[in-house]
Amino acid sequence: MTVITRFAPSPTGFLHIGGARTALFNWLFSRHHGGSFRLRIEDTDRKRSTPEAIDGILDGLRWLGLDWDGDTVYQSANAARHVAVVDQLLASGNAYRCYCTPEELTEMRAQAKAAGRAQLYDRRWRDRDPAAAPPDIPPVIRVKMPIGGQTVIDDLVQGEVTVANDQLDDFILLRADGTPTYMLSVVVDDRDMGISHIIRGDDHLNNAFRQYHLYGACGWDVPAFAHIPLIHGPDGAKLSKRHGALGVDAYRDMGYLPEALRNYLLRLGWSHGDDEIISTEQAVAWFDLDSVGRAAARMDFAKLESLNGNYIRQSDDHRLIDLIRPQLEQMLGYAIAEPELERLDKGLAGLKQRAKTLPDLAEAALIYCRRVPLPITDAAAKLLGNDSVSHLKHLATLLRPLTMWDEASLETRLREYCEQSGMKFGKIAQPLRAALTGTTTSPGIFEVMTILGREEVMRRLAAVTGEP
RNA sequence: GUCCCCUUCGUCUAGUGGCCUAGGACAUCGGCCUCUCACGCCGAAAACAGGGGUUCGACUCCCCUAGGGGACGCCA
Repeated sequence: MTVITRFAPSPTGFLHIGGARTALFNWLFSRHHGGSFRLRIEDTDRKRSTPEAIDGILDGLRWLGLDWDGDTVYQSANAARHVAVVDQLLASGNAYRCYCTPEELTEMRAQAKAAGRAQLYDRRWRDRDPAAAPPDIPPVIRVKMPIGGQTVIDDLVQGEVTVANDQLDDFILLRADGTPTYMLSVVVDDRDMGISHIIRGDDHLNNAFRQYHLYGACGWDVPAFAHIPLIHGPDGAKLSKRHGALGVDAYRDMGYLPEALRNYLLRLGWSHGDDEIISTEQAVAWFDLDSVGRAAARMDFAKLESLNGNYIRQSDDHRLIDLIRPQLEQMLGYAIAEPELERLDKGLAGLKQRAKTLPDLAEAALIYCRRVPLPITDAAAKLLGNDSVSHLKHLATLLRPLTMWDEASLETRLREYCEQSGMKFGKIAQPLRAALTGTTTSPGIFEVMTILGREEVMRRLAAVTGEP
């Protein structure tokens, strides 16, 4: 059997984190089985769908590296086909016209609620004589659902789920204005696209029962269902803007790498023993629906950060430089020149050990790009008292004539100096760091000195000591 | 309210009746390393929602309760 999955977002907003995970699972499942992964934009709600949202979703998927097969399907383009299916259903007696007004339905629901019953359509037009149709009310078309009995769906994630058929009402296929509803469109499109496995959020679990019977009414095979749990905010409540229902573009802007987000999302609900850092290749090889959990998971930024730090450390230096460059130049207020770029090149390996996000990295990279006089942080300024400055003056004269300017030679010379003046090494390393970087944290001081180079070190020391 | 789903450390999870003295990861707290901060390493604290069954034996199976979530639109 050829596996064909799909991601079917409605373009009423950005691609949020939950949608991204649904897309990831669909993508992984199809890739694992050598099948295809399709994208369908559910834009039948013409009022709320926007081109901006469509772009946002497409960009988000591309950034995450979730490539889809074939053309993007726009559901709105299939409206005629959806209507045609309803004509068939009408002809085969599986659907009927209902002349209830919205007001009548509201009233019906209110009564059901008051009586403690399920708020369902009571099928009052199902067997009514069409001749009784009021001439002034345009009808909606409803599908006939089975009466009595129960329906069982063997969900690939949730297991066997059973629902009594009296919980399933005759839902609307075509609105009074003749446009198809979501419930109709998904079924027809999934069928037409040959979708074999429908993997989606479990907020659709109830819908699956209705759709199941619509497939039957059309005489079609029912695809496999897999309803994955939703993602909640850190507090366990529904994800809101406040805590993570952000577009994936927001995660990109916060400095997360797409592979880190992918890894994080994968582990939210899916597991492979004790494995935590899972490459995309491994994920494709390992992914299955059996290992998807049934409980909702909470968003945990700390873990995402940790994962991100991991991937940053593994990343290629040049890729990272490209990624942080815009922010770096913005903080600097000028374009990075050749010597600075060279230093970044040499220094990135040391910098990336210390960063969890791209902004962290950009911030840390500042030390190699600033020009004298360096801005000195308050904490660094405290390390530059009179005592320290006089030591730094000595150091400048000691270091200037060094024949070899490498980590080993610098270390030897500095340690000697400390011994002679009876100081602990930290006593001189920290002021030196403050003078050379303007901050109190940086990679190893000898690494910084070699990357900066003799001239720049002298320049920065002079700027602090006031010596020429 | 009705229906459906869920419930292992703070969080993500391993666990599919005996391997569990419940494992890993993140976070937390100690310590080591050390020129700072990270990284790395070592260690600690931390959970089977509650109650009934079934069984020689339940985290694992069944039932009930509680809690959480979702769905009940001429939205998708």
